[in-house]
Amino acid sequence: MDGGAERPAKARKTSWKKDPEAVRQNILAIATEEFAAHGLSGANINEIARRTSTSKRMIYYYFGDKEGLYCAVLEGVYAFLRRSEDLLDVAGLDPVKALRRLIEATFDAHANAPHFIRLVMIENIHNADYLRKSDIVPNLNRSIIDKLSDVCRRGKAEGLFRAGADPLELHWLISSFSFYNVSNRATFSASFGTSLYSKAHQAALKERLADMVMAAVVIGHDPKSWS
Amino acid sequence: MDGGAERPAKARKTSWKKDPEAVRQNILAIATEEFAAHGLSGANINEIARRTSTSKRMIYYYFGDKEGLYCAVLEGVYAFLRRSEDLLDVAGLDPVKALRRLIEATFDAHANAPHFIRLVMIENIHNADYLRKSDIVPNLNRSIIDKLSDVCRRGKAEGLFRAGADPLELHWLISSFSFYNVSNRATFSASFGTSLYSKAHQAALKERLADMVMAAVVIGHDPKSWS
DNA sequence: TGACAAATTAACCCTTAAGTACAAAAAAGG
DNA sequence: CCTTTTTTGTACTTAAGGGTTAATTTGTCA
Repeated sequence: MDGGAERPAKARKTSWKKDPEAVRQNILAIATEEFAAHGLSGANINEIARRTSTSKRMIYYYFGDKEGLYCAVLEGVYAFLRRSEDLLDVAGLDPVKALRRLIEATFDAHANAPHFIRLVMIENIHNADYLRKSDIVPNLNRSIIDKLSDVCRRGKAEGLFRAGADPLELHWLISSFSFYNVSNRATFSASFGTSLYSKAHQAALKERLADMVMAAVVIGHDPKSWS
Repeated sequence: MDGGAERPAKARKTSWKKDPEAVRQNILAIATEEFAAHGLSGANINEIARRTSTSKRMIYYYFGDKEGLYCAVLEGVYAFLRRSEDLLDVAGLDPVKALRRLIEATFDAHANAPHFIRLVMIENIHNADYLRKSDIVPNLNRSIIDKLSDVCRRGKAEGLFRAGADPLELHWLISSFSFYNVSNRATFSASFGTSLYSKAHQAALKERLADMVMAAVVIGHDPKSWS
């Protein structure tokens, strides 16, 4: 094309190390950012490749195609959140303190995992099609439910919790505001201003939400933060 | 290209009516479905055109480009939700009943506006860029806040509500679970099953959530649904 | 009644971006 | 050394899809 005759072998990178795992991780890290930022169809493989320290060719070598890469990213962020949940130990606390701790930890975990939040949003746009395909997912959310179940059981046994407190429902509830707090920040701020998202207000909000759940679950709980 | 010689004028639709408003509405309705289903980058103009009773060219004629169409869709669904909020009148109810009514109506409104939910999710993925560009948005969420403010004011004046109850925070809270209930249904179901989404369970959930908010706001409220 | 703007039709163009082909060479391990 | 795996590099193909050009009809108003 350029010249006609066979051109001499181009100068190649003459030295490098074999490190498949590092290359994979590098691709995954960049891809996580790009998919979280732009969604599945919005993300661009060429752009992801450009930002990695490797090439587009390697992305296909390791992940097959765009969807394969997306699935790997999705599993990665779920695993990340799970690890942060596993670190939490409330078995030694009395039920009331344990519940509060679980609520606040969940709130914080969501606030500190914006990539997770965005990818779950994106996955919901796709009706969880890729999540359902994944074989590792069902077990990923096990631990938080187990912890809540244990706390509820103990709380009821000691006559501290209301009979209506259900672990799955509680998890749904705690997730709802923890998730929404991050997921809808942009539109909420656009409509109502950013006052709720100052550091101070977020801390106060967390207290109030915890108090509210406690008041619903714990018999005779006094929600100081609402007075 | 095909043949070489100038081909005779193709047969055109020889008769049609001028009806700009109907064409616009037809495009908007289909585009709302497509954007809600696939997102901004995921939606396909050709597919939208195919499903309308008009042509792709008309989409560009009326909306300029893909983003223009998306913005029109976004404003449409916000306006739709606003209308449903405006229909709600709680001025005649006592503060306690009024608050409960507002909570349940918001929960129902979200459950019945899946397109709105999905488009807000999509807009959050885009950091509310298009919402912020819109000039009609700031006023769109006014009415629900006004209603909550009025109820809070009356509740406190009558000594029924706690001093800490804040209208904006309450709106955030009520929105959070009402929104999450729809937005994250797919991933939540994939992880934990669909039990929370049966008709019966949804009704019970609504009661419990309302009770929980009431217990946080109304002094001495007894949350029967948690017992 | 004929000019003229608005509305509509039909066919097309061109960029973007996913994915492939091809070719080769260094690394690592036995 | 010989083989397999990993990496490099570039050019290419191809389909999808956003956007355009241009002609034609409708309706309105001098």
